[in-house]
Amino acid sequence: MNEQVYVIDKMKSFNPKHIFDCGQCFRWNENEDGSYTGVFKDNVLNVRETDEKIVFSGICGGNIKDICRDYFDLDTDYEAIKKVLANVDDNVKESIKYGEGIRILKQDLWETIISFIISANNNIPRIKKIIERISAKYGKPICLNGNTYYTFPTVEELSKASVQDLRDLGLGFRDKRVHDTTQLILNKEVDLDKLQEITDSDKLREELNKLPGVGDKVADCIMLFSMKRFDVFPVDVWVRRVMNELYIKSEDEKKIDKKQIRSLAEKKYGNLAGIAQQYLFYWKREENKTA
DNA sequence: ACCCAGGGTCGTC
DNA sequence: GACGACCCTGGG
Repeated sequence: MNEQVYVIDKMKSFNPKHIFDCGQCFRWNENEDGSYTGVFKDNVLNVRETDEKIVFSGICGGNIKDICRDYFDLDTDYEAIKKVLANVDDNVKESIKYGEGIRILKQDLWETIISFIISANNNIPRIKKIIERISAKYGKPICLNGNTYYTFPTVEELSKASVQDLRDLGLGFRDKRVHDTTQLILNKEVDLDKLQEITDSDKLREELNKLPGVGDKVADCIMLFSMKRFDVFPVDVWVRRVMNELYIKSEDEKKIDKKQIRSLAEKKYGNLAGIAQQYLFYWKREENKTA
C-alpha cells in the first residue's frame, strides 16, 4: 500500500483540534508540527491545515477520498445544524462559538463498542493508553513516515485475548466485560450487521445493553459516535454538570435523575441532542482544563 | 502518606 | 430504585 493524499478547502465546521479533542475518539494525537495523526480501520491518516486547505494524507485500505468523506461525515451540513442549535438559547450559542469546528466522526462500530466499555469510570489519558496497548498486541502494524502504527484488532484478533491477558494490559475490572462482549459478538449472539438495521434508537439501545459493560451511557456513545444517531444524548459526569449549571440548578447534582436530563435535552435540542452534547461537553471540559 | 476522581456498570438489597 | 464496589493512575 502506498501513500495517498486528499485535499479540501478549509471550512468553519472543520477544526482538527475540536474534532479530535472533543472526547469522541481516542486514537488521534497531535504532532509537533500541529498536525494530527490517527488510526482507524486499516487506515493511518495525517490531517494538517494550510492557509486555505485541509490536507489528508496517509496509508489507506481503499480510496482516500471516499474514506475521508465517510469518516469525517463531510456531506453533512454543520452550518445548518449550528444555526438550528444556536437558536435554542444563549448557552448553546456560546458553546458552539467555542467548538465551532466540531464534527461527529463515523467511527467503526466494533472499535467504538470496546473503546467505550473501557471508558467506564476511567479517565481519557488512561483510556488512550489502554487502547494503544491492545492495538500494539493484537492489531496489525502499518508504517507511515518512519513510524509504526497498529490497527485496532478485529473481533477475531481480540478474541484470542484471555481475561488475564486483558488484565495484564491494564484494563482493571473491565477485563471480563471486554472479553465477554468480544465472545458474544464473535458468536453472533449480538450481530453487529443487524444492529445497523434497527431504526428506533430506544430499541437499538436495548440491544446494545445486552453486551456486558454496555449500559445506557456507553450505548448512547456507541450510537452517536459510530452510527450517526444524532438524537441520543449521552449523560456523563461532565454533561450532568453542565446541564445542572445551565438549567436545573440543583444543590446536589448527583441526585438528578439521568432520565430527567435526557428528556430535558430531547425537549430543548430535539433530534440534534447528540451534537449539542458534544459542543457542551467540549466547552465544559476545555474550560475546566484552563481553570 | 492519604484521598479523590475519572466520558459507568453491575450485583445486591 | 438506591447504594457500594470496582482496577488503576495521576494530581492535590
